[in-house]
Amino acid sequence: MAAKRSGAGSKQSRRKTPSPPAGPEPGNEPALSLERIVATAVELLDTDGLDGLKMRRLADRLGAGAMSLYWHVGNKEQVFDLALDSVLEYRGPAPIDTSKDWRGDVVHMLKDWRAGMLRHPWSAFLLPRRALGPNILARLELLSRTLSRAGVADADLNVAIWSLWNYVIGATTTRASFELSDEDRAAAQQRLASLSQHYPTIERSRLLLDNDWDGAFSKGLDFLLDGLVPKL
Amino acid sequence: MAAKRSGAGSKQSRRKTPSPPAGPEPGNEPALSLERIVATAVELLDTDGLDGLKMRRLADRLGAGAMSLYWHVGNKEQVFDLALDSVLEYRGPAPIDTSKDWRGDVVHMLKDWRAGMLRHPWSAFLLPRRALGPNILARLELLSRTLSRAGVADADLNVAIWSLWNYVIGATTTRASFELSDEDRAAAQQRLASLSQHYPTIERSRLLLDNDWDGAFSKGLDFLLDGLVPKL
DNA sequence: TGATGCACTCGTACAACGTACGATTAATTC
DNA sequence: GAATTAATCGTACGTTGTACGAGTGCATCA
Repeated sequence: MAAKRSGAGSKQSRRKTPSPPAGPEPGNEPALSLERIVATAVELLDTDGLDGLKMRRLADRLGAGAMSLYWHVGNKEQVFDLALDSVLEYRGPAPIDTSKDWRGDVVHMLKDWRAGMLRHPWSAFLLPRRALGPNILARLELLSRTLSRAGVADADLNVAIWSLWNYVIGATTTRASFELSDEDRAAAQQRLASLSQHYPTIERSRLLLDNDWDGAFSKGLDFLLDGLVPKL
Repeated sequence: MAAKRSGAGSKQSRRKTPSPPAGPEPGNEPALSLERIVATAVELLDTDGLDGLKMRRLADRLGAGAMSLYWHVGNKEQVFDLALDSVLEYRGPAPIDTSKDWRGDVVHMLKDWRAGMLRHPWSAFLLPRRALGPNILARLELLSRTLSRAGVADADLNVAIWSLWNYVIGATTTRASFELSDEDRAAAQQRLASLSQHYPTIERSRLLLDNDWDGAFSKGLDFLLDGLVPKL
């Protein structure tokens, strides 16, 4: 019974030459690998959504048989985990760790986080329900360090971090769920308009129809930071 | 071709007597109805989670054939929508609409909202990705009215509402996803502890191990409200 | 040289799922 | 009684994740 290799390493093969083994397709497909699987899964998720990712379809796109994937990953859940983490990498402007503008740094990282997830809307729904991967932990670590440097008391640090986390998660999933194809958009607006009508205050403020999402995110974030760090 | 009745009404049958039609079970099961279906679906979701709800199992619990459900609901998605909305009803302390303590009212409603969702953790994951139902809209309307009465400027109202929404959604889904059976808890703690170790600031603040969720929710909410309504 | 084992691929098969279809039965209305 | 309607449900189909085990080519060692 093959022990698979779903253990930990997830490294490439130890073959001398990673040259294509000249399969049925004469030198066409570039050989299966964890990296290719994850990258293709992300593509598929982007185009077809969370429900659009099927193991067979993923394998097709890779020019492989469905069961070949299972040599590289343990199961479908793991594909989700890997795809999610791959989308959350942060290449921030953090070479200088002694930046003066801590607030700017925080806002930059959080906006980048949100933007990345909105580029891959499925990730917004995935993040809150899967275990934390390395890339998101790295972001939390950065956030921790920055806030700590900014003078947030240790006793308030966790509350501050979770508050910002909550805000970003909530804002992103909500935005992502309002995202629709252009055809559906009209119908959805229609539905919301007719719903609003039974809720006068909502209707007056056009809560459900306003779509300056980016502006609302920024302003709310400012309010939250005001509350979290009132000293400055 | 039966037109079904998935149209709108979702009312009970127009039969004279809703007496059990004396099916195979001699007067045992109390007859199918939308209400029973939704209530049983909630039970099933509570015990078996989002993935545990299957049409066949739901029908079994109701003492009915699987396909009988489809007379009352259009499809499984609709079952989710109905179960979700049924869990979000708010019976607030709002007979007096001229309460002096607007901040207390807001906090009460939001805490009740969160508590309700945590009693049914699946609802936390469902809410952000389904269309808004009547009960959640009613909560938003109440929130709107209260904040407006509290003196939040119309221009800031939507930002304030969405900020609170984001905060509650984020806090609740996060908390719900950390919820685990007691057996898994030890393993998860272990995993988090060993993960933390590569992230020094996170480790120092015990971000992932601290579990005073309720306290963190309250404090963060206070900070947010401080930011949103600095006047008072 | 041949034999052995490892890294990897994939065809087949199965159980579980949502639900289309149409037969069936019981109540209501003419 | 005949026709209509409301409701139930057995059967069947297509789709999914994945268990199982056979197959293939390479590297190593005898």
